[in-house]
Amino acid sequence: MVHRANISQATLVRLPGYLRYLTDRAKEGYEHISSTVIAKDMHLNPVQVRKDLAVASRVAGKPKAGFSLTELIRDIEDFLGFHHVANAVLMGAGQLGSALMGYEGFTNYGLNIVAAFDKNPAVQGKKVNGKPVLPVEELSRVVKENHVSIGIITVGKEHAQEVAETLIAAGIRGIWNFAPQHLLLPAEIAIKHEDMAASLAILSKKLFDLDN
Amino acid sequence: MVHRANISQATLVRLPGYLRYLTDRAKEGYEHISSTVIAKDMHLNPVQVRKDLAVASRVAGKPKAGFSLTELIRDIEDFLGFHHVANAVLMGAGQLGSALMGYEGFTNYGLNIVAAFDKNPAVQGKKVNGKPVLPVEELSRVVKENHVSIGIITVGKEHAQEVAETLIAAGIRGIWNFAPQHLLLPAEIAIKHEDMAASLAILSKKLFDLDN
DNA sequence: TAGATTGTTAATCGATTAACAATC
DNA sequence: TAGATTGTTAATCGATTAACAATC
Repeated sequence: MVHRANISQATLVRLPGYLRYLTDRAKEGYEHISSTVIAKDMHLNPVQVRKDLAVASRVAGKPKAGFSLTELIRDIEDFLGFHHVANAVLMGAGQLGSALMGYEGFTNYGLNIVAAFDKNPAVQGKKVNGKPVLPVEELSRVVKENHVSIGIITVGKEHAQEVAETLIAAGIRGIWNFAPQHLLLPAEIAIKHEDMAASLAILSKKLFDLDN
Repeated sequence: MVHRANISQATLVRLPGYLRYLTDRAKEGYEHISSTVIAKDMHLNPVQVRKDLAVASRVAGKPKAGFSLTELIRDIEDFLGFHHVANAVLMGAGQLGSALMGYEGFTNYGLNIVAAFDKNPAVQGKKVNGKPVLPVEELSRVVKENHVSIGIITVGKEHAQEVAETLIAAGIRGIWNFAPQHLLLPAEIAIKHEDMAASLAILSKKLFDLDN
């Protein structure tokens, strides 16, 4: 979870990218890195890199040497809340839902999927990728007992709105929607649409720009 | 595929959102909609809505009535290239890869996954969600024969860089990376990282902002 | 007609980039 | 020392929002 307020969305979105890049360099055995090198490898502006890093870390870079990799990685992980676990439930234990239950990134990101919920009795009571699959009747109890703040929606698009309302009724305050479906929700609910169409549009534009 | 050049990334990312919302309203039987209503439901500024729509469509809104839903939907779909199919290959027919092969959104978005590639002989030659799974040896041939421009990476992060290089060697020019791994690539390759960590950070910030 | 809504121009806001003195 | 690199201030760029005449 993010703990400081004064951060632009643009910077926030870039931080996980720095983290992956820096982790890579640390694995290769480097101990320091300069903003100019980061900028070149990530196709960014070096001043932007320094400003972004300064938002997440108070560690000073050393002229000539650059920044300490381990300190930088630690501070960005702290800033992004990777060391502070948040609980989530997942709605819809289909193919995409099952894949997310086993997604190797989430544990690193501080996201813990407590349980999945599915209306199919054949999977209820079973475990998928180590996560229990339960009937929706148990949602409210699980949310309360585990202080779950995030609901992940991986049902078919025709059920997404209904499932979102069920989540809100159960006490969820943040929704991560993987269904290709617009959700009409009250303003006090945080919503992030995992937008495959938008991602594809961005990739297409990059391809187009390379040709023109 | 996107066909016009002068568009900001901010607008581009919002367009698929409009599309989902407008499609919903059309399904409900509406024929016209005003930018003020769109703005309210999507938590945006009405002027921004009008400017965004004007980028994708030349259809004029009518004072008092608003915009024609069917015309708007048609134009945005055209603009985003949903009617112009692009071919892709998918690397790694594991859980996430299999889920993407069956993702209901892609066909609507104009993305056609031609085939998947996996090193596991047990799945080679089989079909997953209707898509053939092949050995990597056939990648170059498939890319050339089908004019494939996009490669989707759903292998484990430790193989992502290597797979990206294989894709580039086969002639791919755009990469959609679902592995939580930084890729070091030449500038002439278009890359879109599907960044779960960034999405989670955005959702966390929204939750945080609601509390403060 | 009266009023809601559009499209556009101007003003504001915020993010990126350039310039540069400080420093290891 | 000389030079690469940092952190910060100022300038630029672009996106968002406000204001408002035109119009159905």
